[in-house]
This record gives sequence, C-alpha cells and structure tokens, in this order.
Amino acid sequence: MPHLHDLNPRVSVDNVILGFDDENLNVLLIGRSLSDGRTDDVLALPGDLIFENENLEMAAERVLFELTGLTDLFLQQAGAFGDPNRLAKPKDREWLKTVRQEPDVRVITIAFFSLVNMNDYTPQPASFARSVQWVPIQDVGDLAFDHNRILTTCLKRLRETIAIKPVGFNLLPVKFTLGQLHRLYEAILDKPLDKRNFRRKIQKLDILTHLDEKQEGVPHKPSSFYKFNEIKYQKLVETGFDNFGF
Amino acid sequence: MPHLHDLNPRVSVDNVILGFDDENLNVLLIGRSLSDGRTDDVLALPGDLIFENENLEMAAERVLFELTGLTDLFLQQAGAFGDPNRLAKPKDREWLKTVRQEPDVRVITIAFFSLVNMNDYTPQPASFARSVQWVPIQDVGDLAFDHNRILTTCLKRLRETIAIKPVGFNLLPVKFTLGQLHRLYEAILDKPLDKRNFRRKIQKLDILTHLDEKQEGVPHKPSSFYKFNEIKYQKLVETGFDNFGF
DNA sequence: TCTTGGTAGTGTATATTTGACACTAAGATT
DNA sequence: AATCTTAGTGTCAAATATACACTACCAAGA
Repeated sequence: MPHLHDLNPRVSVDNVILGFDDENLNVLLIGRSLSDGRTDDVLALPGDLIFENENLEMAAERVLFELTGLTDLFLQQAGAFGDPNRLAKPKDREWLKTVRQEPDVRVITIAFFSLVNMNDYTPQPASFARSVQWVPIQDVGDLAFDHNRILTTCLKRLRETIAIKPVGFNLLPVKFTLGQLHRLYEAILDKPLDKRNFRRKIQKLDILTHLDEKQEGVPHKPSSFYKFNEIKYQKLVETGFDNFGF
Repeated sequence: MPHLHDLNPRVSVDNVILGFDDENLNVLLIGRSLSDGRTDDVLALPGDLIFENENLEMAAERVLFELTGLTDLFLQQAGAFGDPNRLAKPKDREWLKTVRQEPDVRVITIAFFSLVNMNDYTPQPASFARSVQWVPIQDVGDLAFDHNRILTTCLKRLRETIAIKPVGFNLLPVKFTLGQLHRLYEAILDKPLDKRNFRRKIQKLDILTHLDEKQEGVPHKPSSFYKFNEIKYQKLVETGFDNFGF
C-alpha cells in the first residue's frame, strides 16, 4: 500500500513525432523492453516522466532529442490526458511492473507533436525504448495505454494547425518540389487536392523561393526545387492573413 | 526539506469561465482568502487540485459546479501549463503558505474554458474562494500565478474554436436575437462585423430556428427571437462543412 | 533511336463567397 | 407629432473556389 503522498499523480510527456517519406505520414513508435530482456510486442509513443526543474516543452524536447538527436524542431502541445485508468490495461500494467518502482501510481501525460524531416537522421533507441521504428499512420495498430487516442488527437490538431500556419515545411527537406509539398498536404489532410488549384494557392501565398535548381536523374520531367521563405512568411503574419486552408 | 517523493508535482485544473452580458465578454474570477480572514487583493482563475479518482474534465466540472451550481456546460481543454516557477511570485508564495501544507511543491495545471449564460445564475463563492466576480475581459488586471497567460491562451482558443463550431450559443439564453448573436461575435473576435454580412452568413448556415416571438417593451423595433437548432447543426457537421469564420 | 512510362507544369470558364455600403420599419418616450 | 433607438433588408464588384486536359521533359528498355 503506497503512502498517502504517493497518491499524487506523476506527470509525463508523450511525443507524437511525425515524418513524411514522400508518400505517407509516419509516426515514430517505440517497442517497450521488459526487464528480463524480452521485448514487449506492444508499440507506444515515446515519452518520459518530466524532471524536477524542467518545463513541459523542455521535457518534450528531451524525449525528442534522445530519440532523434535533433534539436530545434517544430513542437506543439496538443493537450493533457489524465483518465485515472489510462494505464490500466493488463498488458500495460504488466509492463509497468517490470520497469517501475510504482506500477500503480497514476500518470497524467501532456501530449506534444513534432514534425521532422525523415531523411535528416536515423532514430536511435533511447534509454526508455527497446526499439524505434517509423510506422505509416494508416498501419498503426493497437498502441499501449491511451496512445491511439493521443495520436488521433495530435493528427487532428495538426490538420487544424496547418490550416493556419505552414508548419508542413518542417516535414520536408530544405529544398523540396511542389509535388512533394502537394503529396504532403494530401497525406496530412487525407484527401486528394487538385494539382493546379493547389499550386496556384500555395504560390499566391508568396512564401516560397524558387531555386535555380532541378531534380537530376529522375525518369521524368525534372521538377524545380523551392525553399520556404521565412522572412516573407513573417511579413505575411504581421500584415495579417486568414487562411492556408485547402 | 520535503521527502524525495514530495518532489513529484501536483496537478490542478484552472477554469476560464466566460460569460456574455450583451455587451462584453466577462470572466469569472475569484478573490483569494487568507487563513487569518483577510482577503488578498489579487484575483485568480478558479481552480483546484484534481482528486484521486477524477479525470481532468471531471475536475474542471467540479470547479465549475462549486462556483456556479451549473452542470452540463460547454467545457473545453485549452492546454497544460507547467513552468517550474509558475507559482513563484512573492505574493503568490505568501498566499500559498497561508493555505497549503506544501507551499513549495510544484503544481502543473490543466486549463479549461467554459461558456455560460450569465443570466442563468449568480455565482457563489466556493470552498476555495473568498469572493467571486464577473470581470469584463478588457478590465482584467494582473492575476495570480500565470493566470493572465492562461486567460490569453483560452481566449485565443475560443476564437479558433468559434471559427469551426458555433460554440457561442452556449453564452446566450436559449432564445436570443440576431443582434445579441452579432454583438457576441464582435466581443469574442474583438472586431466590428458588418451587420448585413453577418446576418447573411449566419442565416445561410441554416442552424437557427426562427421563433414566432418578438421582444416586448423595448423602445425600438422589436427583434425576432431565434434558437439554435442542434439537429440541423449535427446534420451540417455530418455532411461536412468548412467554416464558420468571420 | 524510337517508344513507353511517369511526373512537371500550365490556363480558363463558371460558380460561389466576400465586402462595402444606406435606407425604411417599428416601438417607446417626450 | 417629433425623436430616439435598434431591426431588418439588397445589390454590385471583387476575390476566391472549383472543375477540368493537355504538352514538356527525362530515363529506360526495346
């Protein structure tokens, strides 16, 4: 029986790290390790308890860094999840027992999502993970805890956010083609977008710089490269604009 | 010096309760009571630590109920606030010392906002409050802790939300006039909206039911009453629509 | 070297939506 | 009767959204 003060909840962050492979949105999931060396077959979102002198964003950045080695990534809070029984599924409790001193204590988690360019690095299993893998979001099965719900919420928030800010650029290389951007928007919004209308709309925003460079070695007409123009975007934000909606 | 496990953060909810008085948006603030009977002069958002077997929404509903006596109100999470020093202002620490066994423990709070019809009730000072008052949002001064930041975030989220869902109806009586609705949108968005364009747009959504009833005793042309039509709204959501934006 | 397969890139016509704008109607008060 | 106040209404022009089909360019293989 825990002491009274042990009934205070713990607080963690969980991070929905999204990447784009030029076709699908992928989410970075970890495989849990058991204390006896075996690997659990349930995948989970990466996350960790927050440290004592860390704010929520710092905790999320730490998780992200341990997994990807990257810093300064796009990161946005998506909400808190705190149902008392969110850790109560039998498999989850079994796993918690093997890794924690306090398997029964309540944990409230703050969910973040971040957007990364999948080609920038290869994920490393971190201290809290046995394995790491990119999983296309349409192939994500049952996750640990309430992580399916968290993932769904984050994807919804991403769709809302991308209608207001061009955050999608974080999922692409610095140089990208309009075709890539088009496929990215279709993947995020999960619906087809007319090619000509998409190109017209994105170009009218005037936040892209056309580079004097084309694809090479592709078995079709080579596409021009563009890059996102932060300065023009900032000006656009200041003068006020309403929508990036598609 | 606290024990090690006491370093675990506590978790609270804070609630931005918004009301509309036919002119301004108002927020419900509490005055803190000191243990010696005096009243602190700093206003705060109502909130409380979450109970052991309560989820986050339940905790927010409880705070709301204790203050207003109302249930089943519109309530939406706006995010978590967890800076380690969010309780560290001198006045706040002084107050914490008079009311808590643990003045120095870290508290992470989950912010909610709710929308209520101001005429439905009169707020009651609850267990955690010395006084309760409606304050027009433009008159809100320095609040306790990081509550100004929380309020700002919640108002921003309200503006985003009302562009997607007609949540504003929760701030009005069941029967209302288009003029009231118009003033409400202007108050929330903090900008003037053309009367004719507003009416056209809101009516085209076809989610209002025109009642066979008019204002009485008003010293001007009486206005028709309308009510929000939940059924039509649900149909609209199902068939898909994009924007309530103004 | 010619054919094939695959993606890049472009314009127009129509329908819909937005934004600006000014007067009459109805009731209460004096 | 005059005055005050809010309710309620229509039109035009500009901007935006939608639907839609063909040519250009490159690589690879026949």
